[in-house]
Amino acid sequence: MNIGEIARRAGVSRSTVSYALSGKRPVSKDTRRKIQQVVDELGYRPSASARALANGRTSTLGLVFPPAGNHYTGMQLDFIGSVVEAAAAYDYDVLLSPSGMDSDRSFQRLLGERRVDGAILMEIRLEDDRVDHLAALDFPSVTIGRTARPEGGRWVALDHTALVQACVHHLADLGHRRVAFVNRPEQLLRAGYESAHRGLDGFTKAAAERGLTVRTYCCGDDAASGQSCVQRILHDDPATTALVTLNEAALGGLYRGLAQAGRHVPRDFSVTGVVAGRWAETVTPQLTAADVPAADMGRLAVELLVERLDHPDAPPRHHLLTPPISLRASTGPSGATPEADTRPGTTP
Amino acid sequence: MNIGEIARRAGVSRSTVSYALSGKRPVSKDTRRKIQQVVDELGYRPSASARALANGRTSTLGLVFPPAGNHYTGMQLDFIGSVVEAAAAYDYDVLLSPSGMDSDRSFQRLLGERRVDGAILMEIRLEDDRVDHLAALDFPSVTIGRTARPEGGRWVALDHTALVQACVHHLADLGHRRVAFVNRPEQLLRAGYESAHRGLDGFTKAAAERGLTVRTYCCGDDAASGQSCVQRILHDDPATTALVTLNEAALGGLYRGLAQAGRHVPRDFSVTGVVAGRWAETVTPQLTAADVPAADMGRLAVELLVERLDHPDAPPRHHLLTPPISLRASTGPSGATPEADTRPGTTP
DNA sequence: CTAGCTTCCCGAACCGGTTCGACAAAGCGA
DNA sequence: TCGCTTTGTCGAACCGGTTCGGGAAGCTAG
Repeated sequence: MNIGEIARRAGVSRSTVSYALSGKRPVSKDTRRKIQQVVDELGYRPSASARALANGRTSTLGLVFPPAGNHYTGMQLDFIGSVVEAAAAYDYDVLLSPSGMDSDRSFQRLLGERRVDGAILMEIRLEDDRVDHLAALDFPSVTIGRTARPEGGRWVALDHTALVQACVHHLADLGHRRVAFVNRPEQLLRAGYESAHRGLDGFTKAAAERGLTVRTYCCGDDAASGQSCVQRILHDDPATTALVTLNEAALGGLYRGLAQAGRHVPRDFSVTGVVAGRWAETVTPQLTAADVPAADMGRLAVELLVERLDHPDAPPRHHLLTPPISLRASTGPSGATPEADTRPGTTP
Repeated sequence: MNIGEIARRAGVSRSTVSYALSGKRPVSKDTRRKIQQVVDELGYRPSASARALANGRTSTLGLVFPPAGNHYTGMQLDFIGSVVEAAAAYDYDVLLSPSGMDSDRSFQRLLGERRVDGAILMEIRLEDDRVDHLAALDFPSVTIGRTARPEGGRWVALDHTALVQACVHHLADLGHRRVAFVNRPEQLLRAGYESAHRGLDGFTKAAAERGLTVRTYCCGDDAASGQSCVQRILHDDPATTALVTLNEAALGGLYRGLAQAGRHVPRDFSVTGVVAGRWAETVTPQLTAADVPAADMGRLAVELLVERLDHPDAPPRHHLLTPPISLRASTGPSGATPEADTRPGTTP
């Protein structure tokens, strides 16, 4: 079922079959019809490997995602799904690459062995040697998140600073004066993960602006860590009345910790943060949060990468997203007043 | 940076370089060292496309997963992660393929264009034309879940029938007499999805054995659907005291619906089902459930597939998993008794 | 009738590896 | 010293496509 077989059965040369199928040179109506007939009859499809070898493009995008050691969050799942879908629309496949401890090995596979035409990097750091490496090679890539110096790169990122600031302002507007920040795990913060750092920056900045009394915490990516984190918070300052979190995976644990401490959300304690919308709605009360548009981000990332592949000279673009805070049911005015039960407003 | 370049710089022929690197024929110590030196110096890595073309193997596995339309569940995410990791251990990459409405198109890409050496299929149905198709072609594949006639196939599956039965027995043992079943969406049930069908079978069978009064429901894969599903349950039979669910994504909504109806879990109402452990622990109270070992399943699936690829004649194997129910905090004796608050037991 | 242009197709080279058969040099026993 | 095996390397063919240059046939214009 190779191109030679088709050529023979159609009584033409291999090159004619190739041109007939690709349309890169005109082929007479009759010949084309004959070839198409044989192709349909045998269900012939050109081999991806052979084509990739011949024209130097694999029609595959690499998606470099964090290793399973870090628990995955729902946001990442939505993201992966939308990347695959968007890539399919442009006729690209998606190759998954774990960027584990041994990030070199998988990088070598993707780039060294030329398995992909371009790559999308998730979970990047402010100083990210992978990004530098790709830039040095001029290898087509898009990052989800931005490094400390994102100029000249292609990326789509959340403005974590602004989002967390907005969360803090929202709480301050409701009268909260003692607020905690629940960050990603300490290990990630120390490693320089972008969201953890910029989120923290936004938090301290906004807290200073509003003159709030604050404490910041790192928290493992799971429910148990969230639960114990709340214990720490209430132990350190029992007068705390609200928290802001970036830690989607710990959210359930945070709620449990509060319930266990006898704090009712939102009457006694307000919770908000940056979380994918679909997951913000699974907890009770539903979380007032800046909804991470994971699906949009995946789609945009693919668009940027395809643009780079099709037009290597196009100037790099990027998208800095600042989704609004969706008011749901997890925040309320500080201090238990009778009005605490009337919600300030809700978006459907 | 191709093999010819290496050969020239090392002063040998291309074939010698190939043999030196693959070790498929002996090469003298000196020559090997010289070649290795040049390779290291230039950072040479053989092209995956060329190699794939030459030896007919792509070193890539296809992972056919459900389209984003159906919301992803946490279980699927863990699964994808473990597949990628296990595949890497065997030196395989993983190519994602959405099996959307247009399942033919992506199938054609994977098989027709020979992009992958084998495939893992998720979310299969009792009568699944994709499985039949692959079997007819004798294409190496492993399914997650089993069709109505799984003999002779390679698969790793949960024994949904037994798991749901165990859940029902657990509830019956606690004295519950009126129990509801919350299934996956109706659309999936009608399409013949395996888990939905076998789970339902197990439920009705066990309910009959214990003489329970039951009702079964289909429920969308999101929190809002879960919430309204509980409303339907309590409307249809307000005396219902427990439910069993397969629907991980609706879990948060189920809890919310119960809270809203004033039923306290587990004092007034017990909840259990089949859910990945990590997600069972994010809700409060933590869910007593048969923990889906998603990561193990991914690893096992890869093992089966690699075994098939390495030994085409090996007899097909499979794994039918029946994880035990982890007792957590969401089930309790029926009827509000003082002892309702003392938990029957907990596994760490 | 022939020069000049299209139109349509063919053959050959190439992409970058793998693999097979052959052959020269070296080793060894008779 | 001759014949035989062993060891190490090479050249060529092949995998299945794409692409380029060129040539035959058909048509038009001079």
